[in-house]
Amino acid sequence: MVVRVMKRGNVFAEHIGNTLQPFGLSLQQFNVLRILRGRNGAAASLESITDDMIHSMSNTSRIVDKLLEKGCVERTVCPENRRKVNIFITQRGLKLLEKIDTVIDHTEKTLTASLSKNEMEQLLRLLNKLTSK
Amino acid sequence: MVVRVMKRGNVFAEHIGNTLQPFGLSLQQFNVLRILRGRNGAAASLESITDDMIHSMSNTSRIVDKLLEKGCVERTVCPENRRKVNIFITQRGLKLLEKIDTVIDHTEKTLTASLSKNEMEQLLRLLNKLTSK
DNA sequence: CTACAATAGTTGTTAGTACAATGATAAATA
DNA sequence: TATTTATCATTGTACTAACAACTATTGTAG
Repeated sequence: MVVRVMKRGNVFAEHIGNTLQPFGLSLQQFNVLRILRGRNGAAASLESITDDMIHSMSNTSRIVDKLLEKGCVERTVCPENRRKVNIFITQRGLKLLEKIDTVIDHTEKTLTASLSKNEMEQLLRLLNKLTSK
Repeated sequence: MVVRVMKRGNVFAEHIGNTLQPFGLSLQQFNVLRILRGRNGAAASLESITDDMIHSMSNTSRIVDKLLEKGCVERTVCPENRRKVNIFITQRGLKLLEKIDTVIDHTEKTLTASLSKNEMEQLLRLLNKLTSK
């Protein structure tokens, strides 16, 4: 079963990745952007972003680098604790996400079309029941 | 939901990867070995292996390279069609898999311990219902 | 038979990921 | 206050993966 979940996850990742490609974002860059949007303007440290991801902090750092280059995020040193950095999503980042939202929605619907609403809920419930990280 | 499956798959992959580390196999190398074992001695071309995997053929080729170095597989040119290669698992590869089997079983049980047998079946059924590749 | 296309694998390149080492600041302790 | 320890982040390195270009062999059409 473990193998099945991994395979399915990979297949999904591939499709989502393909959907993102025209927008110049990798799956993980997209994840970070969505996490930042979810903060609604609140400052996000690298650590807090990493908590929501599969990745180690070192790589999150580099993913943020890429998003910086693209002007999708800003990064400033946190004044209260100069070890931390505050990361925000920019207007440009928000705009990009908006554009992506609709196509991603479409991709996700396609990927899950074979399940009824009830089955989707079942599946979610079972996945959530698996012991987390 | 798509995101949940991907995340869960990644968490699983991480755990399985950690389990394999002491044996010097990456997750994908392990996958290839298991596929080869599943052939029960029948010749496997690169293409046929790739079909069972998430990967492109180019990377499968390199994974086989690694397994060759470790003496876990053999690779010969197919005499009927010299474009193809025949890949077999060696005794050494089979022995290694045997050793790994028990610990992997244990890891998988741990990862799925929070689900009842019935729930496991449910989950599998739902995953399989999702449109394949 | 020759030329062109299709098939099966490999290699090159670049981007992404894991893991360890390092740097910089802050907190704790002697 | 000086020293050690802990925290937050970045950088180095080696490995893995994605995508395109290339080689070799086979199939097919003129």
